Amino acid sequence: MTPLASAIAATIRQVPRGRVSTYGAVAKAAGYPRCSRHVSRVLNLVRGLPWQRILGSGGRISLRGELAMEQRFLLESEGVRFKGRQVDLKEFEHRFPSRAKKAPARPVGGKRRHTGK
DNA sequence: TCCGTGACGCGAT
DNA sequence: CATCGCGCCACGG
Repeated sequence: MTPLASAIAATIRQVPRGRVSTYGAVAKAAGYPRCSRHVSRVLNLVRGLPWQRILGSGGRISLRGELAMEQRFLLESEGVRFKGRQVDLKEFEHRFPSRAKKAPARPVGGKRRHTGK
């Protein structure tokens, strides 16, 4: 298990029942911003994680087909309500305690990503 | 070592 | 709203 994977897995395990989070938020909280794609990898790799609590940006389900149905069912079972196709993050997104110490999400200087194209 | 691969994210079409 | 394009980045072949 790489440190990135265990950090992400540990972060996901912090999301309580009845709450959700997003790939980007998990990656950032784990100390690896911009690694949202790896979150999905970890979900597939590590067993026993509350995978259904991880959604795409905006609170949308990223899975397709029956898995998407199952995810929605599981979330509603634990009290998460949907607004159409998505979860109202304002209400259900889990706030990770800010990691003031280790793994500074934003070291210093620039954040040059120039979005989109 | 290079290359394809994502349960991603976001602006532009 | 549906799609596309591009950045992102660890992994496995």
